[in-house]
Amino acid sequence: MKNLLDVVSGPFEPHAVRITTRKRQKLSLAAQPDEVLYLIRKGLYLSRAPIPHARHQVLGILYPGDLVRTLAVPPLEGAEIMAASEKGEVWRLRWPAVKALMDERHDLARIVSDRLADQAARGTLHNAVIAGLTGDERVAALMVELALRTGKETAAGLVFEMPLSRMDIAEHLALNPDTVSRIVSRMRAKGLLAAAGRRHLVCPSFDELAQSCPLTSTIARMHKVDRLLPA
Amino acid sequence: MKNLLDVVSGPFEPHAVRITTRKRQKLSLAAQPDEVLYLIRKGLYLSRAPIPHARHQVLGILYPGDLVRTLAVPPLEGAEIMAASEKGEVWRLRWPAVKALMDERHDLARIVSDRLADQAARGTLHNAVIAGLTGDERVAALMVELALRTGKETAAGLVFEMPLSRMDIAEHLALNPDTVSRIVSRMRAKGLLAAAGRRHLVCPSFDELAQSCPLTSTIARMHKVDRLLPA
DNA sequence: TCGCGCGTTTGATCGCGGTCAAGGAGACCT
DNA sequence: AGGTCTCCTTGACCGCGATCAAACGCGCGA
Repeated sequence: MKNLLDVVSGPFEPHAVRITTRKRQKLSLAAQPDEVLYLIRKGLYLSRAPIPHARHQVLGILYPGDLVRTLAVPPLEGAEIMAASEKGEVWRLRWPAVKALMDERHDLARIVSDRLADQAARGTLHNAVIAGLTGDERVAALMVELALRTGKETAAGLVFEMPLSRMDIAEHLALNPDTVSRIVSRMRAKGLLAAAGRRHLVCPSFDELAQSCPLTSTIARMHKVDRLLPA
Repeated sequence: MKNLLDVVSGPFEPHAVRITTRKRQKLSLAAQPDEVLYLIRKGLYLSRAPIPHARHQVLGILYPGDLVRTLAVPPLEGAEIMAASEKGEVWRLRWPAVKALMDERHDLARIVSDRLADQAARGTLHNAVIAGLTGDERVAALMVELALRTGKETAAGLVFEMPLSRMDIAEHLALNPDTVSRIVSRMRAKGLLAAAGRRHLVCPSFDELAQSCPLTSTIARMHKVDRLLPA
């Protein structure tokens, strides 16, 4: 069965430059002579940008299958993609090559377009999270998202990856690192979460976690990954 | 000379349902049998959604030439497009018709895709505004945006439309209406802004306004409307 | 002209989350 | 083992913006 990632990978493969990354490695999003398209293949990445006279912002979390097109990122000086996972893989394509491919294969054009639309929707949803929810609810929203994306059922509950440092989380949720730490401690105390090794968390009861974020149902609909597969 | 709006309007025209709107009139974004595409023709619109147990959020401001595709809006119960200007015009198209058109005309597919990418970038930028700036800076950012979009030079300074109520602004900037009122009063006191009739503001010195928002240069680059015209 | 209603303004007070600072827990190197 | 570096935790305090409440202004219809 083909998954979301394979669908785009096939046609791109002959034109892609493969890049493997280690944690915190950065790829520049500065304007290039040709527009560039990145395809996330493995691992989680963060798209980030500095704000003048302030801290960096994490503009979005990128998952395998996601596409990053330079034009769809605002022209912020110093924008970049940063690897969050220990090991990751990205493919880089020059946009003219992508265009040529899409002119040959309409289905590909449509898939790329749909993927970008979906990511735009995720961005908008994140907007609503930041704008409308309290600190506790924002953190819960992030945990729900990662649990849905990377979670695996075990006897102890749902185990999921947490490749983001406290600072990363803070930059993503528009909080500050100390506050994030406090909120996570509080969630641990309530039994909503527990540590599971360096880079994983366990959620003993997903339902309880889900209830601490008003937008859970929408987040769930957006992060059921296979929604968008062509028939 | 063709502008951004005409470029998409031509091919869509025979398939579009024209809708003229009065202030505060709403168009539903609820999932339809077929996906839907709206093209903004005249006036300013807000895309909005309610947050469970909280106030509505304004997810974005839509300008003439903007496209709204259902798939690019997160599945929030009660999402809608609301007319902000006194009079406006929108075209509605069924997505299957748009797809068919794009299969015939590759340049159209590319233009639609680029427009949506650009709007995604604006969304991301707005994210950075909400997440990284203080209340005063956010309001300044909005004023800069509207001044660039709708402003006209006069003897008294740059006159621009302000079709948003205090409440709309608050919902857009993740502030509360009282705070917005206070901030705007403060800006008036400093001479950054002045009223110019019911629905317009004057900005005596755009440079001073620009300096009160750290992201002005990026906002300016994003809202120079004709950036994206095909050659 | 008056009365009504809605949006706005402004003051007083509160509380969430930011800031600053000290201390702790690992990872890694020598 | 000791040292150092980075990240995390926790406490004490502060300030921006939220909340509540009262008054104001303006449009609109009777």
